[in-house]
Formats: sequence, C-alpha cells, structure tokens
Amino acid sequence: MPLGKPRGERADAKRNRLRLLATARRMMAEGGPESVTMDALAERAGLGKGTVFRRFGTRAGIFRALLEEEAVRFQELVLAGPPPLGPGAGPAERLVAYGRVRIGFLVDNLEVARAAMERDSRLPAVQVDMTFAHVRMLLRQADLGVRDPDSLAMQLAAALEGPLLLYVSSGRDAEAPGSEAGLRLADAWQDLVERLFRSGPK
Amino acid sequence: MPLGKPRGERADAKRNRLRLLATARRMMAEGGPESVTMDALAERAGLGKGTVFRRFGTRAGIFRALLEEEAVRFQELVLAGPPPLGPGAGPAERLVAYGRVRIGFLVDNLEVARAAMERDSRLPAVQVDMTFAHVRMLLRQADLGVRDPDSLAMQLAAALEGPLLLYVSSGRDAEAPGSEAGLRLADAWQDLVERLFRSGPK
DNA sequence: AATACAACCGGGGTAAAGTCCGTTTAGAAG
DNA sequence: CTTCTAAACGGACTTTACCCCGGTTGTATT
Repeated sequence: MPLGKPRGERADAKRNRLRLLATARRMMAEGGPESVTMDALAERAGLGKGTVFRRFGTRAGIFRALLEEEAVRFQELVLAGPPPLGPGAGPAERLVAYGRVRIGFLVDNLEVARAAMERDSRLPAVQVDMTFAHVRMLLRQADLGVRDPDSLAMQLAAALEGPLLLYVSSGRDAEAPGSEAGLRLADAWQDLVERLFRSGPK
Repeated sequence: MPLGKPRGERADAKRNRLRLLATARRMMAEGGPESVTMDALAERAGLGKGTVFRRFGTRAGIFRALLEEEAVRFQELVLAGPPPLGPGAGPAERLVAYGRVRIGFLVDNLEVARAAMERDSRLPAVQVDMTFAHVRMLLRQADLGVRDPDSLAMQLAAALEGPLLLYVSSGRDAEAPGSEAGLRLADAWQDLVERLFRSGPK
C-alpha cells in the first residue's frame, strides 16, 4: 500500500503562497513593514484576505516566512561553507565563525526580524532552534568539562539572537546604523568564545 | 529664583494611574493577560479609554509599568542586599549572584514580561539598561583583559534577559513549568561566569 | 470521464488597539 | 473668591488583525 503521497501542497496553493511572499517583499521595499497590512497585501496580490490568513496564520507569520527564506540560504552557507564555518576546523574556530556570520545575518535582516516577532513576543522558534542546535553541537564536540553543556549552549545562543540586536540597534543614537554595532558585537562574541575555550577542557 | 515646581503629576492623574494599575493586576489575576483589554480595563476602573492611553501609551505600556513596579523591589534587593549581591564580595561572586537572582525574578514574572513586549518587539529598555549597567559595572571592576568589556557585558546581559526565558519556557513540554528551566539556566550562568573569570585577568 | 472529497478561496463580520478633539478640572496666581 | 491655563478626561471614530463559512477547485480513484 504505497498510500500515494503525504498529501503535499496543492499546486494552486503553492502558486499563491509564492505570489504572496513576493508581493510582501515588494511592499516592504516600498513602504517598510508597517505598510504591509493584511488587506493591502491580499488586494495587491489579487487574492482574498482569508487566503492570506490560511497560509500564514498571523501577520507575523508572513515575516517569519520571509525570514525563513533567507535563513535557508544562511543555513546552506553554514553547513557547506569553507572550513572556518563548515567542518575542517576546531570547534572554537567554528563557533567564532558561526557567531560572526549569524550576527551579520541578523543585522542584514533587522527589519524583517523585528516584524516577525511583533505580537508574538516569543522568538521565531525555528530560528532559535537552529542557532541553539548548532552551538550545542560545537560545544559538545569541544568537550569542555561543563556540567550542563546544553544550558550553556542556550545562554550563548542568546547572545546571537534577534532581541539583543534589536535592542542594540534601537536604543542608540541614530548614527550607528546597526552594522557598526554588529561589528562590535561580533568582536565581543569572538572574545567571549576564545576566553571560554582558553579556560581549558576540564 | 525658586521657579516653583517642575509641574509635577497632578493629584487626580496619580490617583487614576494607581487605580488603573491595581485594576489591571486584579484582572490579570482573574483572567490572565489576554483578559486585560483596554476597553475592559477602562470600564472596570470607571474611567474613559482615552485616559488609559494617555497614561500608558500602548497596551504593552501597562504591563511595562506593572513590571517596573516589581523591578523596583528587585533593584533594592540587589543594591542593598547581603554581600554576595551587594558590595562586599568579589566581582565574580557578585556577578553569579546577580544572575541567579535576575533569572529568578524573570521566571517569577514571566507572564507580565511576555505581555510587556507584545507588539513592541523591542525589549523594555529600562529593564535591559539596568541589567546591562550592572553587568558592565562588575565586569569593569573585574578588569579581565578584554578588548571591549562593554560589548561583552551586552552579550552576557542577553543571557539574563526575557526573550531567552520566554523561549525556554514556551517551547518545552508543558511539564517543567519554567521554574525548573530557570534553575538549569541559573546553574549554567554560574558555570559561564566562573569559567570566564578563571581564564585569567589578562 | 465521472465522482468524491479534501483543500482552497473570498470577502463580509467582529473585536480590540489606538486616535481625535471638544469638555472638564486641578491648582497656581492675583 | 475669581480667573486662567495646562493638564486630564471621555467616548465616538478609525483602522486593522483575525474569524467564519458557504461556495469553488484541484487531485486521486474508478
């Protein structure tokens, strides 16, 4: 009993999903995230409002989807990247490299990331899970003699996640547009990790 | 030139502010944060909606105010507390103690904290500022030989702030109600700090 | 090709956040 | 006590996220 298919996404549904994402991106480029209202999005995409909600659940869901599209690229970069990132270097080096790239990614996608957690307050779980899993993996490999490496991984992941950057980039005077702040954070991350590893494997 | 007063808060305004906060707390105890709508709050407090918005700006503002009331107690505890917290111990010990207490505080106030960042996405700046400032102070005192202690402080503060806890407490199976997760985080924090300091002051 | 049904579509309806502005009042000054 | 004004008040109004459900369409099966 082959049971056919796991009931995949219907062709028309897929078409509409892509159409909506594309439209959302265009609207965002033109008028910022606030301009992407559900009504306007539906109309400009030539679809009903109900359809938009069916696909994305909430407004934040749209931005999450947008962010995830980018995250796929990011993920590939990390997994298949050259040695400081991908396999081929020590855990410390990889962790440093990963953090730097991750921070850069978030800085580049600040607006979307911010919109993605509006009205949800909880972080986009998928993203955090990815970060957490990666950090945990490297931490386990490193085999520092920590009591609870997984919780440590959680704490470290916090330093690489959206809310921190949102804070840094929102409070400060309008000058440093975020990219500079991102650089400082990346350097600090490197310091943090190196210090952590220098304290010895046991 | 005494210049009179800086035009303080009017008596009726103060009365109403307190009345609103008390009402909000009561409503939250009864029906959770979702039950605190602006209309309902205004009505139950016997005031107009405009008044509510004048005082708190946004819905999240109400929860921020609530959280801040608690935070005052917390702040006093930290500043005046017995030696592991207040002055009288080394920076490492103080940092560990502070983190543990801070995590506990947030776990105790998860619901309010979550509601306080709804629809704002940026953290309650006041809170983060406090945490950041405290960590930075202790870090400077410790005089590890870090290139940029302030950025490091930022990263560490991230491990003590709301979003992290929200994530930990929301994703996991419903069993560990958060207090257990908080304990693991607190232990991990201790590990992290101790390791960081063990890596030597230069 | 016909049938069945699950998934999708549309758009009017609801509730709640946030805005506006005319009215009222606290409290300082004369 | 009267006057004056900045601040506070109220509640109707607007906007927008989100829900509902009858009608339509894609897809698999025979």
